[in-house]
Amino acid sequence: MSADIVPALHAPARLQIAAVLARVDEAEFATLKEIVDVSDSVLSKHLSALVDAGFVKLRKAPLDGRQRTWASLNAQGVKAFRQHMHALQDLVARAQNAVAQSE
Amino acid sequence: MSADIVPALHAPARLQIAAVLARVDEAEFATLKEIVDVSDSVLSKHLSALVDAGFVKLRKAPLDGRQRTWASLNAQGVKAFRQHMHALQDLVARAQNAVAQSE
DNA sequence: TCGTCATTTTCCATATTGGAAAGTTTTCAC
DNA sequence: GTGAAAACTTTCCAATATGGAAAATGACGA
Repeated sequence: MSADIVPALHAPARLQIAAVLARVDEAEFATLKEIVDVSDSVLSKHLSALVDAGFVKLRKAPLDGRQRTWASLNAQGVKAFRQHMHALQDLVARAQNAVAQSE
Repeated sequence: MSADIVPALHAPARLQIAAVLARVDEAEFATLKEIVDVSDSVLSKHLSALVDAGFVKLRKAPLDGRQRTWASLNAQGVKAFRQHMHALQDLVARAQNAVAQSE
């Protein structure tokens, strides 16, 4: 694959999830759902995929008497996100060179 | 698909092709194949898809007595590539903003 | 025990992407 | 001309990916 594009972070929804988790220690399921704007089932599946990829950790804890899920990026996930962003920025940089030249 | 993501450039292979073509005037089929690392048929199909999307132009010309194919991004292709990259950066930025606000 | 909330899973439908292999076109060797 | 080979292109098919709706689960609270 191109440079270091991370397949597991390739889907837009997953990129968003990772972007959020890269900045906070943890994010609630409902918060992620709002940001990514997908159905419960889809978010759940994306999170599972990220867990399977070894990037995310889920923690279930009660809040206001109800069970909620909190997601966080682990070290590997942070690394993967950085790498993926790097790969994208690399592509952008190249494109901008070409554009600059043709302008 | 979210924001201004360009479906035709969504596949990693196509993103790579576009990135390569964004920095050179033309690239040979064999060169692209090596860079993207896919089979002939797959590269051929990706290029066709990009042509159908109106982003790429193919030129066939003989080299060393054999017919070869050269691909290039047209103006629309350059624009689409930029837009796509922008959309990705935007997704990340927005996700991070959302987080910043809730902090 | 029942109902509800917060996910998870299952069920489906659709779209993508990839390779193998056969087909096409052009060129070179004989 | 005929046959072989290069350089793609198409066809055929399988495997993934996504996404939503709806049913299923598990953990409370009444």
